[in-house]
Amino acid sequence: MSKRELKKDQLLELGMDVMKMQGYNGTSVKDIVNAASVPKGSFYTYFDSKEAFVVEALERAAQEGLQAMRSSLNHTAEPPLVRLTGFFEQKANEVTEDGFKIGCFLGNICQEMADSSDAIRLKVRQTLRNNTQVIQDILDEAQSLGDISRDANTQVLAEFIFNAWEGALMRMKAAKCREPLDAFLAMLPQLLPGARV
Amino acid sequence: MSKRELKKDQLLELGMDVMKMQGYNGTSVKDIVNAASVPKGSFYTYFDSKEAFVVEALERAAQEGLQAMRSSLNHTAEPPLVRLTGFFEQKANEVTEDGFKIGCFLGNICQEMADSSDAIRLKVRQTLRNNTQVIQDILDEAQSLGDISRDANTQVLAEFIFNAWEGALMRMKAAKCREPLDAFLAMLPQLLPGARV
DNA sequence: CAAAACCAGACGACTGGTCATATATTAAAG
DNA sequence: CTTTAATATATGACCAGTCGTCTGGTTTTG
Repeated sequence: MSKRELKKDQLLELGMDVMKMQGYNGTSVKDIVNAASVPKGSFYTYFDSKEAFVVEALERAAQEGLQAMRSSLNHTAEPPLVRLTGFFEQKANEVTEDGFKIGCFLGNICQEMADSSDAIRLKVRQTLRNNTQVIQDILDEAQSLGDISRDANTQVLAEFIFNAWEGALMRMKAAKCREPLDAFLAMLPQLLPGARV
Repeated sequence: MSKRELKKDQLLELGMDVMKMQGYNGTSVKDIVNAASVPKGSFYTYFDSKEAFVVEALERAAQEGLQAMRSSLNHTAEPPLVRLTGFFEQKANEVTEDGFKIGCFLGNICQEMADSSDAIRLKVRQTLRNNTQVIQDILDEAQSLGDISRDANTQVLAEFIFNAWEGALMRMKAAKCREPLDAFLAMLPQLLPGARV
């Protein structure tokens, strides 16, 4: 990776960290370049605009998130539903580490910007779709093994589960405690019709 | 209601409409006063700050929301679980009327500002609690009638349902379709353990 | 006519974005 | 190898405009 690509990567990673906490409109281009110790004028050699920056940042976060999700969900010998619940339990531990501050970058940006910027909205939508698909894949696997009812609509189920998770993350930010996540984890088994985990 | 109180009310109502779509940081004090046709200089005779404005706006929206919720949930002769599902169906129709733009004001502000402002966070938290309590009340009623299992933890269940609904609203904003809400509505009956609706 | 309410305009700080200049890189010429 | 010229990249000062907030003269009110 070239020096320039490295700088751009730092800009994305460190700038995103700031934006996770302060939101899109609450984070200035100056905040971003300061976080990465890059001169202000250089920002626009890496990105066409602040909007283009956040789209790339979302893409980056999405790739990392998908990879973590897939590896957590697919690389163990356990039954699919055990892996699914395990994934959310692990994720719950992760997101509560930083004092309940961030929740989900995707969700934060979605709520703030989906109405204002189509470019951002479309990237968010695509990412949410990809994440949901991973959950659906594992539900399909569980269904083919007979671990959940044949009648279950795995697409609807996957979307519901993922959205419920996002809702729990949002509430966690307001409540500043993991109770919402625990409520989600407590209800998860019941969502899997006919589950025999 | 005095002329002044009327103006303040317009400021809250019309300013909130703008903020619903553009977010907190995306909405300037100028936007707010313009929406209500109030001179800019007057804003600070009504509110100590922009932050104080949004806290009052949240309070106002919360009161309206709670009232609508209670009347929809309590003022019919139907069984409690029918009223609960009916409430969400009705709400789903309402929020899809405006081209999937707003979702939930509370949720939007929560994601954007919970980390940045404690005053806003606490008001959001209190409002979410109140809303959850209304759902729990009706679940308790259903439980006492034997409509859902005695074993169900209605507090956890109510929180889960409400958060899942918020998550569905959030996703609706990104997807610009009511599919997330329909997935929620489709799964809702299954959440009510032992329901015989 | 004093007190309170009102509000135009201004405050300094900051916004996203641009651009002339400075620095770095490359290539050709000696 | 230098030296130099040409090209590409980097950057801090700067732009016009907006931000939330405040002041101080004007109008309204009791």
